[in-house]
Amino acid sequence: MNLKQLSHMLQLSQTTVSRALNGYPEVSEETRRRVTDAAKRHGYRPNPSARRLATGKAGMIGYVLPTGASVDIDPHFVEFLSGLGDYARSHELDLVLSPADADDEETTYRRVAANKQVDAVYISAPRPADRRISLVNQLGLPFLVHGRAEGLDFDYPFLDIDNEGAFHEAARLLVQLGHRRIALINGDDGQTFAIFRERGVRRALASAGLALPPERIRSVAMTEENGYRSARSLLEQPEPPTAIACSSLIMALGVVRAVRDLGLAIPGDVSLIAHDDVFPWLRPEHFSVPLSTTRSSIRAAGARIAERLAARISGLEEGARGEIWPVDLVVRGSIAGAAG
Amino acid sequence: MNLKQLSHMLQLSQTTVSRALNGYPEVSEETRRRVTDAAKRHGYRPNPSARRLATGKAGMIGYVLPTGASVDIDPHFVEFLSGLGDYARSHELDLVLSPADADDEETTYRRVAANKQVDAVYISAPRPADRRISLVNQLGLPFLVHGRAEGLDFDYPFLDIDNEGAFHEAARLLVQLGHRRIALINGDDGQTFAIFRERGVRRALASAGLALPPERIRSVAMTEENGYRSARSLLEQPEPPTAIACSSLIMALGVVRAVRDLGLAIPGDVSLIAHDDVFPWLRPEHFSVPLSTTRSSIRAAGARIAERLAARISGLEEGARGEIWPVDLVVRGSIAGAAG
DNA sequence: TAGAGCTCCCAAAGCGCTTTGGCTGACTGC
DNA sequence: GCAGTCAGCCAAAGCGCTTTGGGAGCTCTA
Repeated sequence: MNLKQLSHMLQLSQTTVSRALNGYPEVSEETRRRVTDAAKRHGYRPNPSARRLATGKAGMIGYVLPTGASVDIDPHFVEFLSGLGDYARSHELDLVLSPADADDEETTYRRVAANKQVDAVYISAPRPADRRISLVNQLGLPFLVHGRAEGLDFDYPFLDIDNEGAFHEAARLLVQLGHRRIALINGDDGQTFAIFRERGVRRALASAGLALPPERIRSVAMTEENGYRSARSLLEQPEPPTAIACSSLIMALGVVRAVRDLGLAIPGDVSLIAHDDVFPWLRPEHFSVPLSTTRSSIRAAGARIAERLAARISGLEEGARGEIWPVDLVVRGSIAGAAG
Repeated sequence: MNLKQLSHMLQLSQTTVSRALNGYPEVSEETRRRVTDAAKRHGYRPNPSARRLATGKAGMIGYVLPTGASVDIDPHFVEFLSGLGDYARSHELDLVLSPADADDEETTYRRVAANKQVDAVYISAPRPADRRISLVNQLGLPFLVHGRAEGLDFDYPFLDIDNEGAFHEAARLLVQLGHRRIALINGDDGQTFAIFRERGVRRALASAGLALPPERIRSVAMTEENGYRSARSLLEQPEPPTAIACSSLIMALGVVRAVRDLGLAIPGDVSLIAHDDVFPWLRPEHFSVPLSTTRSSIRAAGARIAERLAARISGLEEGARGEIWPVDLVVRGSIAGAAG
């Protein structure tokens, strides 16, 4: 059933039927009712390809997915996607993943923009002066950034959590508990979230007159193994930290293993706090010693991003609004006062 | 730059230019060269929306993503996606994720098929007589199943790993090591992979005259917590198992925690073997006791599925070919001979 | 040397929508 | 009673491709 058939059956022009269905005012209410009734009864659905060709609107949102043999997609992605999908579903928005060579995402962004395959894209894991943001901005492709860049000479819409505040609070708590040597096992410091977190810890330490020397920072890809290695190398120093802040739960698994391997105890010898993006399959309260965390649901962020993207597509949201979510500090058994 | 402009500039008809570009034989080699040269020089790329409207081909593959507030996307998905994306990239195939109400995926499949938004879909995590497979088959939407169904009255193309064989081998090894009470912590038994795995274990035990009673089986969603709970309940039985086969690495984390909490040791008191889909961020060799596994890269499966999907789209693959991959058995320190 | 059979190319008709630019008839105000 | 409005509808022109149905010119055969 296409528009032609439907309009013929209703003895109306395609114009009128199209307008009736799309809520244009140039059609009487009675006609509109007749049309919508018939459309529903016959299960008419406009062909999206045709509509897209005519309007240039795709009804899809896009994401450029960096891939490559040695590129690992962040496991957080799946949770983010849950939220995004949950919202998108209610709006019949599909998500297009355009795989890109991780070393040349630009080509893919250009293709996506040129093809007008999607109405908007989101960008995740931004770096300080992220080229992708400048690019999509310049290409005129509507977008939203999950996270923040820094040092760009224009404003842009984003959604981020308060990484600096979260790690500031976490570190402040550790300081209050008497810790003087606090270490940070961070994610890849090319990304702004890691920069903000480090900044937060540093600021908290500074206001207690403490430093965060390079030998107490690790910036690594967030795997269990890297958590283990980082923790070992930290704890085997002559003056090991008495507390560790860690950027992910998965790394925290490795930290716990390292602490145990070294014959140390949490929180007796080492206090541990980690950032929790809230995975259903790995919960901080179920660590052998329940883990204190800074918590922010990445799934909720996904849903919100879908919502704002939908709003931007339909013109309800404009401009460069930045949205920063506070982060919960959840104290559990893995932190204690510093020994001695 | 569109076809009209390009053909005008070349003093050729749109027909000829289109045919030259698409490799049709009705055009002389010299003309073809002129055309392709000009196209490249001016960066001409056919508008996919127009092409789609004209041909009905989308150049995209689809996946219906079940979502909902209480629905968790499997973290394996991200690894699968890495492989899929890596291959798809080389063919400029995009992936469309269509979010669906987890309780009513059918509507979404119908929409996807009716809209012809994608040329083919893949279906994952199939159940025995999976309705989705019958549905897409009946809708005439090309598809490929990742996994297998059972008891369907038609053949269909799929890619699966040898779950039964893998768990048969694992259990057989445990039996050879002298274990008599072997337990299985499985995934959700509504899914065929879990059914096959149970069958494999059962068969191995049977040929040694051993049974796999219900009280030594757990079928649960594959989270760390469920691994913990299952292991505890198994090990606190009057006659606890001396060996456990486990369906995922994430659950194995929980098993390890439970064993430790109970003051037991691996492999001294309990041997443990788990299935490993090969995550970059959680490796069996880095468990506190290196974990024996049945191993099969889900990323490789993703790439292969993309490849076959591409082949089906372009007509290179037809029919209902099923492909079953063998699984590696990797022995590490977590298994030992049965005590006593 | 006429007809058949190629090779190359073209004009035009789709694909199924949206949107532009009317057109008609009824209703208003003066 | 007449110009001016306005609500409500329509025909047709896109959107940018692919594909159908030729058709001109050339070579080959009998």
